[in-house]
Amino acid sequence: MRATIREVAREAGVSASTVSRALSTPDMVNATTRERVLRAAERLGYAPNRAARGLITGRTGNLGLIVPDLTNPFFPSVVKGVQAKAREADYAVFLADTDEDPAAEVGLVRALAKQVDGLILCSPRTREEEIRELTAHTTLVMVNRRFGTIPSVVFDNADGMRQAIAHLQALGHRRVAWVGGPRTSWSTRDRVRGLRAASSAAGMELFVAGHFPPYFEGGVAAADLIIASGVTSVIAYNDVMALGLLSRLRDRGVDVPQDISVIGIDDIQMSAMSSPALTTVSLAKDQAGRAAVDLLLTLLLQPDSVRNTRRELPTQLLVRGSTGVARTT
Amino acid sequence: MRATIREVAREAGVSASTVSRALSTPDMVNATTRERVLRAAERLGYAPNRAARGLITGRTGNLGLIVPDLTNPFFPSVVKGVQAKAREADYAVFLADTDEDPAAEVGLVRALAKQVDGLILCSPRTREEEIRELTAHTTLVMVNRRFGTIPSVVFDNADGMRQAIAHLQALGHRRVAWVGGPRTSWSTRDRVRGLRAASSAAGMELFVAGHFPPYFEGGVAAADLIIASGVTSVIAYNDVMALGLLSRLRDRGVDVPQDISVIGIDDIQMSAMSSPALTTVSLAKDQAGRAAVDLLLTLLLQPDSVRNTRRELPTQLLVRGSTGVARTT
DNA sequence: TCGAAGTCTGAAACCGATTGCAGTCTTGTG
DNA sequence: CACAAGACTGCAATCGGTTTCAGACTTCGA
Repeated sequence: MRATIREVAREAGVSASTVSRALSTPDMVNATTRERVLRAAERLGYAPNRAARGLITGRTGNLGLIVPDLTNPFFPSVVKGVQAKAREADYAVFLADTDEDPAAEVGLVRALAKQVDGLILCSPRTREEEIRELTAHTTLVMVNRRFGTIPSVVFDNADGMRQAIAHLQALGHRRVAWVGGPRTSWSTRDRVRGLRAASSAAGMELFVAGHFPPYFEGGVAAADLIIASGVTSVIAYNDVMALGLLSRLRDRGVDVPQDISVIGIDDIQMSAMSSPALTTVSLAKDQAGRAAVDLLLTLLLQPDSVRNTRRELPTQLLVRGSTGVARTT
Repeated sequence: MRATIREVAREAGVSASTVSRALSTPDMVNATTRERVLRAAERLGYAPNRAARGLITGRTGNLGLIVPDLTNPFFPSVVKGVQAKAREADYAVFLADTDEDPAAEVGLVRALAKQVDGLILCSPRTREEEIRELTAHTTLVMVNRRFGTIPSVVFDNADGMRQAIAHLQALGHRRVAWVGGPRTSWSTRDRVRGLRAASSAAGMELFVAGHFPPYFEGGVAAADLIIASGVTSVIAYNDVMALGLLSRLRDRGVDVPQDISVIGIDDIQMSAMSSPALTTVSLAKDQAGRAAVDLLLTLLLQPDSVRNTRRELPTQLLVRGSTGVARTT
């Protein structure tokens, strides 16, 4: 069906070796023959078989990307960034979704590892020992998590929390609650750490509501604890949960931002259209995706060059309608 | 690094052929040797190299999935369905996002075609001639579009529109507007066709507002036309646009559903949490993904079996807060 | 004019699997 | 006991490229 290198060779009146060279190492072949080969390849619509090439070179030209839940709007943005950057480098992307299941995550890494040159793990939930084990057989890059010497792309959560706290403080808030995400998530730990530092530096009281599923329902579930705690402001692990909070608070008759100010993290599309619009710590999601591919590709070229690299992306508080002056009890 | 078939062969004291057979056609080899081979393979952690296998068998074990915009919550759900079903059949999935660009779509199909056994085009925007050309070289299945004899999975839009119109009619509405999606989208044409039939059957007046980008902003942009048209109800091409409508209507001081009833299509997560919650025609998105894989895999086994197959999934109106009794002017 | 160095090109080995074919070893039957 | 049939297994070719190595042909300096 599709033309092979030998057919091109015959068409151009040269050997297969020459065709191969003309295409992959052009300066090793005479200009006129190269021209002839290229023309023949063009005529036959030739494109090298990647499987065959991969067999001998050991490289596949594919990347793998594993995310916990594509239904969370955070991830599609990252995926788009990865795609775009990968495409520029002529790599194709395998995508897998773990449904927030750490076991599935390990299984998928194992399954994909053989078919890709490298893997990007986005917000992985896998335990540290298992990650260590995986790195032995695979070149990995992580997004939204740091571990050992694995190259990673993370957001500057500490600074994001600082901005959020400064904003709340300026509005007169003295008590803030934290609604955490999955216990297995590195970023929930990193964020609460940053939040602890920022709130104590600002002399604000912090109420940690615990861990909740990173879904709309998780925010809904946390809302009543928040109300009962008596805080005037709350920061949620992500926007989806913050929207859940907003929804339940409204149902309970709690006005936002009159009674309670709400801040999310991620800046997903929908956060701008809720009512009130959600104040949120904006993350450059697609940039994270691009940076991860970048890291991975240089890692593939020079295995030791980016070992231990930790790219940190800035965060930016977006003030919208869900935060306001603290109520004076 | 990874074990090859020959190493397993040596370990088991047999030839490579036997190992191959023990793994892929177990009944062609003696039970005891098979056992010995499997044990050796186990010990060495052997897994066949898919590129090598693909080279000789001509099949890759990969599928490709192309979507217009992963940022639209409709598509992640389809993707999850595809993933899940593909994984069950031990296929890996290449994902590509075209950013709503038909040219990119064709390019991606061409690029992926060589590395997969089959492709799923989800809501493709490509012109018909080009699709025809693509089918010559690739086994395709389409979701959300019908064309020629290409196997496809679509939703029963006509029935969905009928349900929506019946609902509006029951609420006393006499005039309904349609806010269309991209001109290049088959489903926008199919839906408006169904809507025309349903509304004229019900004796309702239909105002077609035209084509808008399938984003939140598209709905925002359409809102003022809707208000000016004087209708009491509107159906949007998808939920994201309906949410945009909701947002702009509120800004303009038009109450939903008091002044205008709004219906979306898709039933994305967020449509349940808007205020008012969005009445919508619910689509089994993940089912569509699974069905597409199903179709593709049988198509690969028996190329002519499902030619011309058109799987049609039911639709279901979900009544929520954005529709109400028509205002009496 | 001859030899050395340099430039291109082709033959053949190889990557890691699958599979047609042939050979060996059982087993069953006359 | 001989022979045919059947059950296993191994050899070797093959998929479509890349790469090493050596040979052919130029070019240049002595």
